[in-house]
Amino acid sequence: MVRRRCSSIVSYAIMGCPRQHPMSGCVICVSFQPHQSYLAMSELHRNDQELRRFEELHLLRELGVNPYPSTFGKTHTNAEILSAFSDDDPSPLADVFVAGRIMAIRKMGKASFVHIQDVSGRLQLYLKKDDLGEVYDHLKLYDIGDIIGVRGFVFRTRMGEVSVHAASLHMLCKSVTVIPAGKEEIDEDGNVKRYDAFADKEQRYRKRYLDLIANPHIKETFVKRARIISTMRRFFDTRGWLEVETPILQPLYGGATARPFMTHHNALDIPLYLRIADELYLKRLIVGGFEGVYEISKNFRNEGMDKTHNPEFTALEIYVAYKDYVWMMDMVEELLHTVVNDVHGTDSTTFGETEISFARPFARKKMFDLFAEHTGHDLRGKQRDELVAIAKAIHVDVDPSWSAMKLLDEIFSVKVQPHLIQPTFVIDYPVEMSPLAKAHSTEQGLVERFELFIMGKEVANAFSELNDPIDQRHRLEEQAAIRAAGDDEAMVVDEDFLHAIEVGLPPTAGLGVGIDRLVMLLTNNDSIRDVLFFPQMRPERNASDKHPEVEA
RNA sequence: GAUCCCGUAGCUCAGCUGGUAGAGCAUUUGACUUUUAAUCAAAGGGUCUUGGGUUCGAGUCCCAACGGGAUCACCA
Repeated sequence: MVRRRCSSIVSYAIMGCPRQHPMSGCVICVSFQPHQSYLAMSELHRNDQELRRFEELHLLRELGVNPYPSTFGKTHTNAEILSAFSDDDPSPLADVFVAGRIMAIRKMGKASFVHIQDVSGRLQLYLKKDDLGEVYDHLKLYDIGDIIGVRGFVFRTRMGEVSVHAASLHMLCKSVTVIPAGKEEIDEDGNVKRYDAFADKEQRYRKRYLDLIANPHIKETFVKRARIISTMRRFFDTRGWLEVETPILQPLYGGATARPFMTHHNALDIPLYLRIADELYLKRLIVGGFEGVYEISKNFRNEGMDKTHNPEFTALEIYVAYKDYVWMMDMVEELLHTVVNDVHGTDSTTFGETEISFARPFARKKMFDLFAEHTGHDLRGKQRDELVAIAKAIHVDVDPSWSAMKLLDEIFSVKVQPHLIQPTFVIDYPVEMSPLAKAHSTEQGLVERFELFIMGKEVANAFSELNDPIDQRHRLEEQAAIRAAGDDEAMVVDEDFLHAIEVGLPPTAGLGVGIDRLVMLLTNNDSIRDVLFFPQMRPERNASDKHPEVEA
C-alpha cells in the first residue's frame, strides 16, 4: 500500500517538475527523491490537493524551514495597519510585523500579492523577488490556508490598497488540508461580495473553525455575545451582587418544568441529574444570608431541538433580597437598556425588518387585560369548560382534556404572544402556571410574576419569590401529584429546598433570562445555532461505516 | 414524531421526457516585478451519500437507509 501511494507521489512529482531544468534549483526536483515514505499509513486516504501539501511540508523541512515555529513577533493586527497608515507620513509603519492566514495569492511572475486574514480582518502583502531572493521561490510551497508572517513596511499600491511590502517572509504554520476560501470582491461602497461561499449550514455548524475562517463576519455575533454577557456581569458586580456557582450535577432537579438528562455517579452509586435551572440552589444562598446572587451558566434539558432550543443553553438567574417583581421590572429595563447601548451604541436594535426600541419604560400589561384585548373575552376566573368554549369561539385549536392552565397558555401563545413585538412586560399570571412565585398581594388566584416579551418571544421571566413555607410545600406537592398522574415534566419535591424555605427566605425578587435568545435578538439571528459556537448536532455517520453498533 | 425539499469535483452549483459526467472558482505547469474574483495558455481531478429494484442501459425512475434543511407537533 505504501508503495502504491508513494508511486503516486513520484509520478506526481515528476509531472509537476519538468525535467528541463533539473539543476535549476527547483525545490521539488532537487529535494524530493530521497524521501518517498514520509506519509503515515493513516494518511493514505488523502486527496491529491492534500498529498501535494504534505509534499510541500516535507520540502520546506528539506530546505531548513521549520513549518511550525513557536513564536512570531507580531506588532500590529491587520486592522491596526489599515487604520494607522497615513499617506502623508508612512514612517511610523516603516518596520512592522504582521501575520495571518493566507486567503488569496495572486502571482505576477517575480512579484506576488497575498491577502492574509487575522482576527481583525484582511491585509494585502506585496512580495517581490528582488527583496526576498530565494525565499521568494519558496512561495510555490505556500498555499491558501497557511499561516504566515511578514516583516516589512506599509505603503499604498498603485491600485490604492494599503499593503505591507515584505522584507522577509516566514512560514508560521503549514496547513495540510484544503479550506473553503471563496474569493472576495469589494465594490466601491465597501461591500464584500463572496464567491463560492462556504454556505452548507451543516458543515458550518459541525466545523465551526472553517466557518469562522471562511465567513469571518460571523465573528461579530460571538463578539457581541461576549459583550452582552460581560456587560451584564459588570452591571451586577457594580451593584454588589455576587456571582456564584451552583451544582450542575444534582441529586434532584428542579426550578423549571422540563425533562432532565440523567447520569450516574459510580463511587456513590446514585443517579445524578444535569441541572435544568439554578433557582433552588440560588434561593438557598439567599436563605444563607447573601442579599444578591447571580449565576450565568449552562442548563440542560432533554427535549426536542429546533431553531430556538439546544439541549444545553445559557441562562442568567439573579436573586435579590428585600425586593419584589415591580422592582425587578425596573432593574430589567435598566439592564437591557445598558446592554443594548453597550453593544449597539444606541437604544434600539433591528431584527429582520423590525426596529425594536429599548427606550424606557417598556410597556407593562396585565395578562388578563391582554387576553381581553386580543380575544375580546374576559378569561378571569374561567373554568376549564368555559375556556374550551371560548377557545373554540376564537378559533384556537385545543384539546378538551387540557388543564385550565394549559388552555390559557395555548390561547396566550396563539392570540397574544405574536402581538408583543416591542419590549412588553406581561404581569400577574395565574397561580397554577407558577409553582415558585408568590401569591399576588391584591389579586386572588394570581401570582406576582412577569415575563418580558420581545418580537413575540419570551426573553425574561421573573417573580416575587414564594417564601411562605406552607404554601410552597403545598404547591410542590400539587406538582408531585401532577407528576404521579403521568406528566414527567412536573417538578419533584425537594425536601432540602423546602427546609431552606422553612428556615426563612427574606422577601426576594428573582429573574431568569435566556441568554441565547437575547443574543439572537440583539444579533439579528433567527436560529439558536447561529449564536452557539458548537450547537448540538446528530452524530455524523454514513451508511458505509463498518463499525458495529455499540450495545449499551 | 409527521409532511415537504435536498445530497453530483476541494468549494458553489448545472445536468431536459433514462443513452459513456459539466461549468466557475480552487489545484498543477508555463508567461507576467503594483495586482484586486488579476489575466492569458495548457493539464489533472468524480464509486453522482449508501443499499436494493425496474431497464438492454440509471446521476436521472421506484423502494429503503443515512445525513441535512424547512414547516408543524412536542417543548420555554
